Amino acid sequence: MEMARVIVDVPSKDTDRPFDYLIPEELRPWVEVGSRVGVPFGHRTLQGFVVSLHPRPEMDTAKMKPIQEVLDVMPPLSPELIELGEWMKERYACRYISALQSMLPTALKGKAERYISLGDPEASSMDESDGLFAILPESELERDILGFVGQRGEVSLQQLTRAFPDAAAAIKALIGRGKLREHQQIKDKLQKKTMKAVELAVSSEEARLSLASFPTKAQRQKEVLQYILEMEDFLPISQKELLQTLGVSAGTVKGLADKGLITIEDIEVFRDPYRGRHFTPSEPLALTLEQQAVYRSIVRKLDEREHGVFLLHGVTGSGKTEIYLQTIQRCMDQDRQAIVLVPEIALTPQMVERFKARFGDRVAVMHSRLSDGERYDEWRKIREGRASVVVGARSAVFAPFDRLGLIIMDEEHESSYKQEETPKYHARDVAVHRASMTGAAVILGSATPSLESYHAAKSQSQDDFAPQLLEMPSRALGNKLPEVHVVDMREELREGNRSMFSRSLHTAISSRLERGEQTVLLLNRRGYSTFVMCRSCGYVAGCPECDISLTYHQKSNNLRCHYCGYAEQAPEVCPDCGSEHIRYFGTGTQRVEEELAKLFPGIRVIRMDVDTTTEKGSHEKLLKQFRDKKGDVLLGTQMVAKGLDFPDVTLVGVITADSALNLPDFRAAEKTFQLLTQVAGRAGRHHLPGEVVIQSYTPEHYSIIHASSHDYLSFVKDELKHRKALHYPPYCRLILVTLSHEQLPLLVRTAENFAATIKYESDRRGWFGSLDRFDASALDILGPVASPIPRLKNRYRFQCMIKWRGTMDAVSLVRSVAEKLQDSARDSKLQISIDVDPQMLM
DNA sequence: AGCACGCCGACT
DNA sequence: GTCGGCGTGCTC
Repeated sequence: MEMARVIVDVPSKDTDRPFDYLIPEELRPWVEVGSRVGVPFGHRTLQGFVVSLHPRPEMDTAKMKPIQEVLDVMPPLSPELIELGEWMKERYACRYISALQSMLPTALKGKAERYISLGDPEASSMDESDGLFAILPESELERDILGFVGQRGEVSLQQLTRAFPDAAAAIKALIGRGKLREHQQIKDKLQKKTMKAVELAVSSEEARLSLASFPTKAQRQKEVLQYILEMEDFLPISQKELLQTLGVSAGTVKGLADKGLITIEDIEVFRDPYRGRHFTPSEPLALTLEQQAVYRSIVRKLDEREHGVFLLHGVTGSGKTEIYLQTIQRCMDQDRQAIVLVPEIALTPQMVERFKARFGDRVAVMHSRLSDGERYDEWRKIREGRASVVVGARSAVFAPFDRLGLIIMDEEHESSYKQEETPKYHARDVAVHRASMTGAAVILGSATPSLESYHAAKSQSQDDFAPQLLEMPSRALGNKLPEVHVVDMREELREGNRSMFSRSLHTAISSRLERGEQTVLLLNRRGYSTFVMCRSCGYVAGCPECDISLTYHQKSNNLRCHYCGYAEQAPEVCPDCGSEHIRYFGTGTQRVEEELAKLFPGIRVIRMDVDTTTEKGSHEKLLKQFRDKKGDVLLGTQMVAKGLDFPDVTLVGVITADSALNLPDFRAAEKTFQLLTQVAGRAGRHHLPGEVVIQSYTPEHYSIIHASSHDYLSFVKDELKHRKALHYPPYCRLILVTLSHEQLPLLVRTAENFAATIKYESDRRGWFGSLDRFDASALDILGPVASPIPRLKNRYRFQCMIKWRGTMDAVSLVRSVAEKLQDSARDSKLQISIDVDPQMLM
């Protein structure tokens, strides 16, 4: 094996393939599939990943360059993850390098740093083309530069340009004449965190002996050494702590090192975001009969060490988490590892605590609130085998375990499992595929499974994944699901109540206040945004580059574009008509909070929304306040609906249940049903019975009716009817293609061309152009139409929706047509984005 | 993505 | 006459 195929870190079409490199003899032991390497590429050095190893070919090695360096002791990727990356690039039509990069913490995104050292002093005279320059004496500047470099041996180009600003030309000339040499090296974005650690350099006996003969003027050093000897059993110790405890200076400690009695070394420390927090250990709970049946099914599969997917449909409070914990335990007993995926907003300390309490420091945690450094350290904890369980959001599906036995995806219906940036992968699909590669089991858990998963489980179709359905219809503690009242807000209005609180919700809140119980209020904010409108002329503040309305941010008192980041001062008067009647609309939680204060004087409201939870740890702080009963009401958006478990919450109110129902999204009903069911599950989870009040303007809608009777099956039945009639998932799959360009007419032509080509190629392959026949391979293309955001960052956007069904590879057709189009549109300003199985249609 | 190579306008 | 514009093409 003397040659490696490397995917280099250049996300472009032309470089989206492996490049061949020779492996120098001295690097051979370090180069493996999955290694991160620095390779010469063109005239620079790039980071890349080894995807395969090969014997050196007989010929054609002429243009092959050698790998320059191996960047890690342990390859950050494994052959398994490389293979998963290959699958991802096909499935999601993304670049190979994007797929690989998405598996790693950003700390490992290295970039080349340029270093300068002295070249051959004779070199210049050898160069005949520059002969004239060679005999010319160097300029003063050049001599200074050479002196600067010569003194230091090697400097980074950055340092050099800092020392000699505006000397770029001179440096370049010196390199050109061989007087200076340049080389590039990959430098990680992040350094490992280290600390100065003190250790004895001699045996403790010798150290003790030396104490006797210490010079009297080195009393401080003597003290330090005595202290170190006292701490003998805990060495090495941190220099910082040593200095603090004894009140000595670093020089004193260094004196000891100079005497050869101790050593001071930089050792690596691991950042632990949960350091210093205590977790009360927990024991496995006794399982109910229902739980036992489910547990046995999963364990059977685990014991066979074979791949299998389970869809665990359990009502809120049915004890899914205990199933997770016990199956993980089984998996660990087999010396295998487990991944627990949780939606980002449900990844609360409460959630993490349950896993830490059961499995202690064998648990690694990964979520977006960690700093790059913390995430890198948690990642290494997994890679180096110091953790066997990871609890994390979407990207934790790529946890670098080598003996994966189980992947659990909690709340599997959550749309946040779909990544909205390239690579636009769905963690559920990645999980199922990764598990099938490694013989691991998958548990998809939810009280309201996605229609895709549920339908797949019911139909057991072959071309899809076919999970085994496991049901847990009762609550583990035996308490009943809460009573749900639906209030018709139109009726309220007719009877003169113009408040956002219906009379029954008002009464319900009052009684909780009297009884000292707690209330959770949900404002379903999807479909609203905080925009600025003039009530005199109707002017709405919009982004000058994106054709969408600007969002008002109270904290900074400015208007921002949610999409491109454009910001401007919030106006005092209408910029159009000068009226002062310009108002901030739709803010939601703030307005609800104000109204609550008016209706219930003295009420303590804890508001949780983007404004109050941006700071690190604030989310957690607010929840703790609520748990400590420092608030009567927890008011918030989506984030109050997820997995929270407070014993004294007996009332859940939904301010407007149907605000999302009118959105042009075929999943609107499903999302509404899921949200209502989730939030209703927050009430009465313990000894106190719960009550739920749902306010709605369309109480007759099936998603609201079925949510109020906790009837998932009826909802699925109704919803599937709609999906089937309108040809939507799970009865077909979707690919959303968005084309964008600065010039509208050109874009429209290109988009039409794209749609026509797809249609033509699809026909040519014998696929039906309509989805009406359910037994055939079919592909239908809708559009092009203007995107829901018709202009973004000064680029117009058109989209095509492809609906398809069958065993053929529609993704690769779309990809190849898109690529051809991009080639022929020789102006590279055309952008085409492909979203396979999109979640967001707007 | 960079970065160099290569063919046409405003300047000492 | 040259410096330099950024259009096209390549990177093992």
